[in-house]
Amino acid sequence: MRLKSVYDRLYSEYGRQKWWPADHPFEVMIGAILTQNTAWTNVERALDNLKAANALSADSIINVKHNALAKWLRPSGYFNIKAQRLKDFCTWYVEQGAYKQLKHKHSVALREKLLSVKGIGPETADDILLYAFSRKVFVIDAYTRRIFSRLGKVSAEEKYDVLRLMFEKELSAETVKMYNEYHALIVRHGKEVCKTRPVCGGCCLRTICKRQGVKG
DNA sequence: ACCCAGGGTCATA
DNA sequence: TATGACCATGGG
Repeated sequence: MRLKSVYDRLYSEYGRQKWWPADHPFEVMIGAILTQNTAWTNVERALDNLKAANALSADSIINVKHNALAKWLRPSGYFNIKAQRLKDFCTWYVEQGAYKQLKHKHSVALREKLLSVKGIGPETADDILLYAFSRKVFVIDAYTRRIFSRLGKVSAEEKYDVLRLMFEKELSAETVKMYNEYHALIVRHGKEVCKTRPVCGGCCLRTICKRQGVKG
């Protein structure tokens, strides 16, 4: 089973996903932090609060008081931790010279820089690399583990970078646009039909899925 | 009432 | 290295 053939099936089923929903790269970065273990609909409310307060900028987030920021972030959950993470990230972002400077860095170096910021782990860093900086990095998330372990392609417990490198090696001939679309399709499929609780089966991947009728 | 969501950090063994 | 606790809102 090829990763490209799974992509083709998902694309045929769902079409273009138009990710990441944001007006600017900076909004992608903030959304990537806010969506950690949180439903996107809740993140949208927090982003709307920031926009309504004219506070969706690095300078605003750095200068506003913690309690005010946390209040805007409340719908996205973990609001105290996320307020601190946004402040830490924005401080680093301004120190680094913002998008203008960061965009010149090589992907490997930029990834290491992002990972050095407290509150940014592998998946958030890769969301930012792919969707804010258009780098050819494959994002591994819970849906990726679930879907491809059901297909018999990987172990769901495999380490993040092992999975990422496996995907990037097999998809080395593809484009950034394809990586963008693939991850979005994985999330779409995961949310829509490959959830944890219902039994697996009957979807557009049925003819290559080894776990028809299996839970988990 | 319970489970989960577009994770990550920290303490402990 | 590898578990577990913790963070917290909103929808199903």
